[in-house]
Amino acid sequence: MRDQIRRSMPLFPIGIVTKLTELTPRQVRYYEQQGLIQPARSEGNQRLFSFNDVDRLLKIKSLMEKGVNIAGVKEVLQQEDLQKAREQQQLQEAALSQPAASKASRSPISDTQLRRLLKRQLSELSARPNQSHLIRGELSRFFH
DNA sequence: GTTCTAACA
DNA sequence: TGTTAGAA
Repeated sequence: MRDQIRRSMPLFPIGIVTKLTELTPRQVRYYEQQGLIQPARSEGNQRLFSFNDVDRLLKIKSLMEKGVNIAGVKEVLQQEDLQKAREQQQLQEAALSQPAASKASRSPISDTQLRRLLKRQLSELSARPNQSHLIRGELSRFFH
């Protein structure tokens, strides 16, 4: 989960983001006003976007291009956030249910539990297809 | 040179 | 959503 903290690191200004996403500064700022993204701020009050923010903006763009309005995008993203939270909670619980000895070893959770979790998450993924996965994969090249 | 906020012939 | 004005 150390990857998450890196992806949420405030890195680039709006100029970079607009080139990365093909969105106008106006759009990016507007989406923030609508609560779709929450970029950090520098000392000079300038927005600093993380990889997650860019990822999110690409998702927003993708939905908008499909004809989804702000309200719709809001719902999709909110529902997705809730889903992420659940998945996280499940992983936490799975980790806590393991003996301390196992945690220190290479296998944090048992194979059966791991299979169960993966199976569940795969079904959830297929039930909610995301075109943005491709775009996100492309973008990750810049940061890895 | 960039980005920010606010406002609109 | 585009664009512009004035400030940081």
